[in-house]
Amino acid sequence: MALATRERILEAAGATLSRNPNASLDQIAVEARVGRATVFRHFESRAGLLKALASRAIDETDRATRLAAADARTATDALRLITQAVVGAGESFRFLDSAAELYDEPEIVEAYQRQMSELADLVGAAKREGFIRPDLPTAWVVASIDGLIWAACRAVGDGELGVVQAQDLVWETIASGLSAEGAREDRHADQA
Amino acid sequence: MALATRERILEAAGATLSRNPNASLDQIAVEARVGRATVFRHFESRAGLLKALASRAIDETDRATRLAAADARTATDALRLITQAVVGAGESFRFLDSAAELYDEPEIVEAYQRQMSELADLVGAAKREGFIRPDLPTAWVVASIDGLIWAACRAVGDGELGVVQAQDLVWETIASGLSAEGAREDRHADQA
DNA sequence: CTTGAATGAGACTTTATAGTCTCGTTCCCT
DNA sequence: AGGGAACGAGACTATAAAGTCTCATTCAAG
Repeated sequence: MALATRERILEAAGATLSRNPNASLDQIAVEARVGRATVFRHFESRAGLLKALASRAIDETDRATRLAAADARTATDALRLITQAVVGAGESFRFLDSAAELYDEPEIVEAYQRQMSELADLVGAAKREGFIRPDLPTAWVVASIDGLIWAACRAVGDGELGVVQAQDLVWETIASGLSAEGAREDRHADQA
Repeated sequence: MALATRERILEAAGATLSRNPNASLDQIAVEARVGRATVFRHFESRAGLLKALASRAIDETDRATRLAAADARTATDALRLITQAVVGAGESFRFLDSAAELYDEPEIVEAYQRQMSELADLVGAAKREGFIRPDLPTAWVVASIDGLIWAACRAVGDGELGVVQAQDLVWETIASGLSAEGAREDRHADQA
C-alpha cells in the first residue's frame, strides 16, 4: 500500500532526524524498514522529504490552531490549547531544530512566519485580556513560549518527563512567568 | 601572528555555524579571511575545530560559574549571574544547537553533563532558599532555564532584542515563572 | 493462474566536502 | 639584508551521501 509506506517513511524520518539531524537517507530507510530506492519513489529528493515533513508539522499546528479558535472562549485559553497541542505532538517538531535547509523553501518559510504572526496576534489579545503582562515585548513573549515548548519536547524525548506532565508544566511556567496576575504591583517598567 | 589567526578562525566558525549548522570549512575559512589550509594548520580536523569551539564555550561557562560562586551571596544570585553571563555570551553558544557530532566527544559530553549537574545543584539550593518552587521537578526547572536562555540568544541574534534587554527579560521570566509566590521581593537587585 | 503495481536489493554515477600536499609569498625577527 | 615561520592559493585524493537505473520478487486484484 503506497499510502502506508509513505506514512511510514515520514514517521521514520521524523524519529531519525530528531535523534540525528544529519541522518542519511539510508538510515531513514532502514528505520522505516524500506528500501532506499522506495524513498525516492515517494519523494523527489531529500529536500522534498524534508519539505513534506515540515508541511506536516505546519498542518498539524494549523489544525490545533483552528480547534483552539473554535473551542476557546478567550485568547488566553486558545494560547493554552495550542501550546499543549504542540507539546503533545512534540515528536513531529523536534526535527525542525536543525532544518536549516528549509530556509530555502519559500512556502515553508512563509507558512512559518504566518504562524508566528498568528501567535503574536494571540499574545496581543491575551495582553488585552490581562493575562500577559503588557510591558513585555511581544517578540520576547513569543520567543520564550517557543523556548519553553522546545524545552518540554526535549524533556519528553529524553524521558525526563511524561507528555501530560510536560504539557502542564509548560503552561504553568508560561502562566506564572508571563501573566499580569493582578496582585503584581512591582514596578518593572524599566525594560527600555 | 598565530594566535590571532586561530582566534579569528574560532570566531568565524562560531558565527558561521550559528547561521548555518552545516557550513563547510570553506565557508568558515572565507568568513575568517583565511586560507582553507590554514584551518587545518591550526586544527587537526573539522571535529577538532568543533571540539575547540565547544571547549571554549564550556570554559566560558565555567569562568562565569566561578565568578558567580565568588560574588554571589545566595544560590539565587548565582543562578542569576550565570544565566545572564550565558545570555551575554550567547553568540558563543548558538552553534551548539546543532552540534550532534559532539556527542562522540567524551570530554565534551562529560563536561556538559557536569555543568548540567552543577546547575541542578544550584536549582536545588535555590529551592531551599525559597526562590524556586519546590514542587517543580528539578529536571524541568533546568530544562526551562535552558530553553529560555536559548530563546534569548536567538532573539538577540535575530536582532529582536538587545543583549542587556534580553538578559533582564530572561531573568524576569525565570523569576516570575519559577519562584515561589512568597519570595518575590528579593528579585529586583538591578543588573548592571 | 495471470497481470501489473509497488517494492527490495544493489550496481552505478555524481557531487560536495574533508583532508593532504606543494610551492611561492609575505612578514616578522635578528 | 637575510632567514624562517606562517600563510594563501590551489591541485589532488578519498569518502560519504545523493540521486538514477535495472531487475527480480511480492502481492493483491481480477
